[in-house]
Amino acid sequence: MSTDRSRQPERSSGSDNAIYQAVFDAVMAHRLPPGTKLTEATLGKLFGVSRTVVRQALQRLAHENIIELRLNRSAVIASPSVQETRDVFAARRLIESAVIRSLTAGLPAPQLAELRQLTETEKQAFEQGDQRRCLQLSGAFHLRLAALAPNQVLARFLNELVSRSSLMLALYETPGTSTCAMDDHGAIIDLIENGNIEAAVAAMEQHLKQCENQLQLENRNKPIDLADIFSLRPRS
Amino acid sequence: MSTDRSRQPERSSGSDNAIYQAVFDAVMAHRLPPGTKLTEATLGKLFGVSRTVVRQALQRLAHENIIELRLNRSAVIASPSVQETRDVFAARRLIESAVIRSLTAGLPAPQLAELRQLTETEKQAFEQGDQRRCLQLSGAFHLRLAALAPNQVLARFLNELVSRSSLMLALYETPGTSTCAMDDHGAIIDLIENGNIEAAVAAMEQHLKQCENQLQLENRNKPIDLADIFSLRPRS
DNA sequence: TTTTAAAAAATCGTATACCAAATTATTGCT
DNA sequence: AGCAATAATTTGGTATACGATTTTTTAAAA
Repeated sequence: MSTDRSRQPERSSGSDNAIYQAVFDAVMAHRLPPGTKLTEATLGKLFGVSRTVVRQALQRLAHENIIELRLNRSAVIASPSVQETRDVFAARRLIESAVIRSLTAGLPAPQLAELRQLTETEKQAFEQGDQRRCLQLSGAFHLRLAALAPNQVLARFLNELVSRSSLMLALYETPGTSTCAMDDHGAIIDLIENGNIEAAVAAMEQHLKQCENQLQLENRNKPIDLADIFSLRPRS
Repeated sequence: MSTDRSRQPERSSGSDNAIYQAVFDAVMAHRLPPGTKLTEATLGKLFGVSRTVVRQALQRLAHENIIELRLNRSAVIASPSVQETRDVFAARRLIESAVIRSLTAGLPAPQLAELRQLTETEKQAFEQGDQRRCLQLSGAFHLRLAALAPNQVLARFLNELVSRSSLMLALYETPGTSTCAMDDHGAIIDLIENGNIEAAVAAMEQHLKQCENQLQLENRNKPIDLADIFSLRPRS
């Protein structure tokens, strides 16, 4: 199962959805690294559709800042700057805190179970060492939680923020570090279930701060430093 | 001057921008009421471009919930539901509060002057009875303030929220009521300039609550009464 | 070898054309 | 006249075509 996006009708025609989903999922799973070129004709051939349809999908992806559209040049997977990364995580803290705070009435049992199920599957993926799936499921947890809150506008915003976060993880994550602390999600659900809303908010904020801190955002001017990647220093 | 959007590159190709801007501005100024049909061919002729380009603009507008795209039927200016309206205003309170709170360093003099200029022009428009321009400038104030804050992600979100708000005002505003209290904006700037951030936040939240309360959101099931709209039209 | 310039290829932007679906108008029947 | 069925028009979805721009290749000169 891919990150659930079907609940959001959003677009009238559904043909471009396949391409959109494919690129989206690939980005979420870090199979398409930032900077990768997405040629319209190539995508069209791969999916058996014309460039017109490809273009629609690309437009949507660009609007959500997942890809970058450059004039007369091929689209590329976005390479968010350090500043953008900070902004996105700040926005996530703001929105996800508000999401939890809006759950004063608590959550119905089936939804609670659904969230627990997600964390459970996530834990399994972690133990199996499937980092891609782990990341994907982590995003799904945040999205599902927001979708269960009353304010759907915030949920939609978070959609974009989560996918951008995935991109940022791909760009700035420290190579050796494992994924986010697994039980953070479980702990947050516990707090929500016990009605300890403010504690849940605090836990969420700390969780997000921790995710951001795991990124290498210091000492980086350019979105990506090639010399660093190849472990080379420019020789004179 | 239209609502400033040029600072936000956002889109690569610039051809559809004209059409996008025109619709956006018209919505902001209540010249295009909710439910208005936007025929592709018509727009294409008006702007001297082909349907391909019109389509791109419409897609963008739809993604920002300014228009609604229905399968095999003409696009229409969106008619937000009561729930959507509540959600949007709640989101605005959340985001605009955060925007102000992020201005701990204060605002440079020229930017401060720019904001004052906006409120001044707004006051003039009010005294001239130009309600459309008044509304447009009010939106511009909120957008400009957000654009001056460090977090550009929040600024972009607010872009969408403000234009949707304009739509909601068109749908739900009580007929006789005048526009939002004019000096709210000026007062907020004063508080920011004096470094009284938390007071400014409180003022903004109250301002937005007041705007929302001016709407007739009770006792309304349907988003819009079409007969009401068309009765104003002398046409056949 | 490196640099520069021109030619070739690839790729994007836009217009046009055609098909499918839906709405509107028309016709025929009761 | 009122209603139902059908024809005509409108509108949207997709594909293809062509000119414009950019990137890459090739070739020549320093």
